[in-house]
Amino acid sequence: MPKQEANGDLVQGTLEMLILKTLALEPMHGYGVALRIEQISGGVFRVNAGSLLPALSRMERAGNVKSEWRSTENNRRAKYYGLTPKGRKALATETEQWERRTAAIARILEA
Amino acid sequence: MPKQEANGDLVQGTLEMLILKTLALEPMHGYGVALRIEQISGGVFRVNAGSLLPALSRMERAGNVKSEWRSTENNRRAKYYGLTPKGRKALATETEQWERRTAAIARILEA
DNA sequence: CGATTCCTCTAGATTGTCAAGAGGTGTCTG
DNA sequence: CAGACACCTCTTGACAATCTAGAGGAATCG
Repeated sequence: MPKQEANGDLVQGTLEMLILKTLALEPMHGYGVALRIEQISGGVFRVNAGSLLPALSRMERAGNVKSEWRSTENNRRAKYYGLTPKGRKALATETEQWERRTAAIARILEA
Repeated sequence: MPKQEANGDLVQGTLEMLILKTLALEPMHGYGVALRIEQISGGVFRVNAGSLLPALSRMERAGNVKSEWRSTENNRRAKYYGLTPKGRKALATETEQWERRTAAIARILEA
């Protein structure tokens, strides 16, 4: 199967927002975030580890999330990420911007 | 002025779709497209010539638009761009994908 | 034991957009 | 008439986010 037609590429610039939102529900490890997003999006987005992990690093460097090694229900070591207060604010800001922008795009698309 | 807070950056990957839509209304020159988009978006998007022109070139190479030098109402020479049938299809496809993706994002954001 | 699932992590390439600026041509104004 | 301004195209270089394509390790299951 050489790359499905409607592939699951995400809209550029939304990954961090989606991660923030996912982590706002509850702290999780990276792999879990990926699964969540894929699930909730109905399979539209398939988040790649090669996108996810760098994003999480960025976000940690920026102080929006904090991480901690813990062990899974399955007895495995995994890095759990959680939102910081700053991350919560960032989520609000980014969501708001997203709404503004998509509204503007919708306006153009309906013209 | 070191870059305004809520700047007019567009969502990555949407420029071509917006251009296609704008040209679907009527053929225009590049500058006109930029003005239109800025107007209709309520000033949210400020399209940069350095983004617009390369995009139009790409699209012409791809066969989605065709161009022609004509003169403006103001007696100036300008390159007028119009949609090809292929461009019309591309607009439909991209719009549909956009809807799918934003719907998926909305689903996550509401979770 | 070997295969599979879970989970993290990195390197390299690609791509779309941006900032900045050059240049050219009509039109208005002092 | 000179200079400023508005219109319009086009190029260059840099950058940031994502993707592909891996490697590697540890628990579990047949």
